[in-house]
Amino acid sequence: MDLLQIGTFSKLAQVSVSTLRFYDAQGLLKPEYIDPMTGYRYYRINQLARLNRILALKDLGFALDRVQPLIDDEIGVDQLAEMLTAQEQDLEKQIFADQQRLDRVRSRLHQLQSQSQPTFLDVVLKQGAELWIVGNRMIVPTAHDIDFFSRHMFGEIEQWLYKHKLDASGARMTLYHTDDYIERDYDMEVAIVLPYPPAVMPPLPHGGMRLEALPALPLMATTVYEGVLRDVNKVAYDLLQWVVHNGYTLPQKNMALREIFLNDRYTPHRMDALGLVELQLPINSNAHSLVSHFESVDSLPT
Amino acid sequence: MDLLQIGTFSKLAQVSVSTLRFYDAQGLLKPEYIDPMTGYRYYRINQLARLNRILALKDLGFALDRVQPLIDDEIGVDQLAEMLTAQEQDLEKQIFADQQRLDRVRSRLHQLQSQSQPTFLDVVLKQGAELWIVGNRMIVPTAHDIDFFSRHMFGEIEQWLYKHKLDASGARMTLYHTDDYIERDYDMEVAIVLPYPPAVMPPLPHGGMRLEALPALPLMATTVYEGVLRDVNKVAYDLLQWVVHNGYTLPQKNMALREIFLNDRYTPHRMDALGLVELQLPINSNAHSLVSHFESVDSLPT
DNA sequence: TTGCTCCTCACGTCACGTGAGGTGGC
DNA sequence: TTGCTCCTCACGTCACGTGAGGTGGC
Repeated sequence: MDLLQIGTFSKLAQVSVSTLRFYDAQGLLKPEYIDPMTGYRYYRINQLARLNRILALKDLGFALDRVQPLIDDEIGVDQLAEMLTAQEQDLEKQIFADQQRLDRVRSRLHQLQSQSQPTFLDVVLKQGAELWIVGNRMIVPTAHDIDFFSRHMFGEIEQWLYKHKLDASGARMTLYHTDDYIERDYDMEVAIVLPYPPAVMPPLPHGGMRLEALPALPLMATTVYEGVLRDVNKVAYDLLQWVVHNGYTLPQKNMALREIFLNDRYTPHRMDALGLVELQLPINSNAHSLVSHFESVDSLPT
Repeated sequence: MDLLQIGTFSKLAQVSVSTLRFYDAQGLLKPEYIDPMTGYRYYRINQLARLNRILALKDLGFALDRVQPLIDDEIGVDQLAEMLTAQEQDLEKQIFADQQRLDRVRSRLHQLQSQSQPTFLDVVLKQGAELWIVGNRMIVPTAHDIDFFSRHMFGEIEQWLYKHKLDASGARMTLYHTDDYIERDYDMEVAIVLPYPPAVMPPLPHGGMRLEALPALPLMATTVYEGVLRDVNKVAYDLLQWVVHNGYTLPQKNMALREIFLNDRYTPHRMDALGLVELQLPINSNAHSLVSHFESVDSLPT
C-alpha cells in the first residue's frame, strides 16, 4: 500500500500535523485511508500534489473556502482570472494602506527623535458630514484682533437667531479661509451649526452673514486640542505638518481649516480661557493611490 | 453635567457603538458616568481626546493591549521609540511579503492570459534539510542517454550498498549540476539517500561514486510533478521561469536542481514510465528584502 | 513495561459585528 | 401606546496552535 503516517507526511510536506488534521476536517484533503479501529490517518505520497496545490493557492492570498472550489470543481479559466484580479487589487490596496501606516510610524519616530520636547499629536482621519450653518465672515487684521472680532461676530449670529426664535444651541465653529499659514489679515468666518436643515428662512440682515450648507468632505485629518485657546494655532500648524509629512495633499476647494468648539456653554474666543477644540483639515482622499505609493517608497531614507 | 449618550458620542467620534462598548469592557475608555438603574453609558465630550489617542495608536498598527499601557502608564520615550521601531520593522516585512505575494498573483495572471493552454504550476517554498547521500556523478552526452546512464549509475550504488549490507530503501534522487538550461553534456549525479548519518563507512570503490552530506538549504522553490518522466524537464524549465518571474535569484553555490523520486518500489529513469517527482530548485532567501522590493515596485506594469 | 505516535474534544486567538431578547424615557 | 435608544449575553470570525486526557503498536 505504501501509505504514510500523518507525521511522516507532515515532515515530507513541511506542514504541521494539526494543519493536516484541519484540512481533513474541512474536507480539503482527506487521507487516503483511515484505520477504522484506531482512527489513524494514512496518506498516499502522491497526495502531496494536492496539498501543494492547496498551499500554493493559499499563498496567493486566497481564503481556504475559496481554495476548495478551485481544486475540486475545476473552476473556469475566466472565473479564476477574475478571482486573481480581485486578489491583485486587494493586495494593492493592502500594500498601499500599510505603506501609509509605515509613513505614519516613521513620522512619529521622527517627531520623537528630532524634538527636544516631543509632542504627541493624535491625528484621526474622518469623513465630514454635510453641515448647515449660519456664518459670519470677515477679514481680521492681526492675531490679537481675533478674540474681539469673533466675539462680536458670534454675537451678531446669536442675536439674529434669537430674534427669529431659532435654535442657537448648535456647535460653534471657526473656519479659516486661508491658502497658507499666514500671520495677518485672516480671512475668517465664525459659524453656528443648525441642528436641522432650514425649511423656510428669513433673509439675513447684512453683508458678512450668510446661511449655507457646508458640503460633506470625503476625508479630513482631525485632532482634539484641550488647553489655552491662545495656543490652538500651534496645534493647527502641527496638524498641517502631519498631513504633509504623511504624504497627503490639500484639496483646491473647500479647504478651510475648521475649529469646532466642543465645550458646551462655552463662549469661544477668550484667548486666555481653557477650551476643548477639534481641529479639522480637509485633505484629498487617494484616487491617486498607487502613484503616491511609489513616490513615498522612493523618498524613503536609506 | 453635559454628558453625551453613547450614540451621540459615537457619531461625534465616528466609531461604532459596539466599539465603544468594547473599549469600556476592556477598560480602555470608561464612560464618565453609568446610570446605575438603566446601565446607560454617558460620556463627557473631552473623552474624545482619549478616544482619539486610542484610535491614533491603533492606526499605527498597535494591538489594543499595547495601546493600554501607552495611554495609562505614560510609558517612557525610549520605550515608545523602541515599540515604534519594532512596528516599523514589522510593517516593512509585511509590505515586502505582500509585494512578493502580489508578484506571484500577477505571475499567475500573466501565465493564465499569455498561454493558449494554461499550465498551473503549484510552487511551494520550503527549506531543505541536510541529507546524507551516496551519489554517483558523471557527464551524460545527450538527453537520450540519461535513461540508460542513470539506470547504470543507480545500479552501481545499489550493488555497493547491498554488498556492504547497508540500507538501500532511501529515496532516489537526481542532481543536475548545471549552471544553465543546457541541452547536452549534462553534469548529472544520481543518489540514494541514507536513512541516517553513517557511523563508519567502507571506502567507496571507484571514481564517480562518493559519500557526502548535502548541506541544509534555507529556501527552495519546489513543485510536484506526476506524469511521464520524459516531460519532467519541461516542468523544471517552468519552475525556473517561475523563480525568475517572482524576483528570486539563484545562489552561486549548491544550486543543483534536484529531482526526488517519490514513488517507492519505483525504478527511476525509464523515460516512458509514469512517475511522481518533486523538483527542488534552491533559491536565495531574502537578506536583500527591501532592495528587491523597490526593484519589483519599479518594474510594475502601469 | 516504556516511549513514541497518534487520536478526539475543547478552548484560545483579535477586535469587534450581529443578532436575540428585553427595558427605560419621551 | 409607539418609536427610539439603550442594555446584556452569546455566538461568529480565520486558520490553525495548544493542551488535556487517552489509546494503539513496537
